[in-house]
Amino acid sequence: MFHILLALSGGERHGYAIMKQVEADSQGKVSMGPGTLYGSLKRMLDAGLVDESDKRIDPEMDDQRRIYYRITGLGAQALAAELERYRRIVALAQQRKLLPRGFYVA
Amino acid sequence: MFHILLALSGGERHGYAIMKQVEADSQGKVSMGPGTLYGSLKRMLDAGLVDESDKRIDPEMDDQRRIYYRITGLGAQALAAELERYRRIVALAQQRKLLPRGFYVA
DNA sequence: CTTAATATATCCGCAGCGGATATATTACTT
DNA sequence: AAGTAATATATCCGCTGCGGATATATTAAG
Repeated sequence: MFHILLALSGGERHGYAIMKQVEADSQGKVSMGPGTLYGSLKRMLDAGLVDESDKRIDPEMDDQRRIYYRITGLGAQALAAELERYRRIVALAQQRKLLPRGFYVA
Repeated sequence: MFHILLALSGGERHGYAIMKQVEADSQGKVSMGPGTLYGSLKRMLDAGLVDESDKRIDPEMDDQRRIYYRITGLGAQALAAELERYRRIVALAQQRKLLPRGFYVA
């Protein structure tokens, strides 16, 4: 669910594109099969984390079977909360020297 | 499992102490009940991620029922891999402006 | 023209989580 | 001294969500 939300944070995407995005986001480490994807999407639709989008990008060229999904406000909130949880864990791990600290100078 | 590994990364701990550590590490957001804890520990022992420790810290004062758990090399590897996965996700989220970028100057 | 990639969908096993419950000990309070 | 709360380990079991298998059709490529 988290990976789907992350994939959708960059804009609307249809199922197959979400799969590819998840794989790209994780450097191929997370490969999401159709079972996980469409099962999760169904649950997420019910939970109001994502919406089906009406608009079809380029209806001529587009595969008509495509169903585009969009992250909702609630979905964005859930994603932000989860990302913050991740951030805290990374910060904690850096404090404990379990992860090297990144350098960034503005 | 991840939270247990993280809790044990600071040194050996008995079950109840792990629960408390997990709660502390997550600012009370993750509360791990005995079902999750001891069930996970059993699986992790089987998987070789943790070991039971023989030594009892302060045998006089100590509750004799206490069983101390220690992270193994394999467990440390799994934790490191998972933390690295987290770090990458946080970095990605920062690139996409989903998370504010932290400042750190050496 | 045929093969691979794209695209959506369902089914079902099952691992792992999580609340409930049990039980005993230790520490604290009055 | 008694009683209450916190400490400590353990098992049971329901159920959610993941994940491989399978199915099917379309589009792109060579």
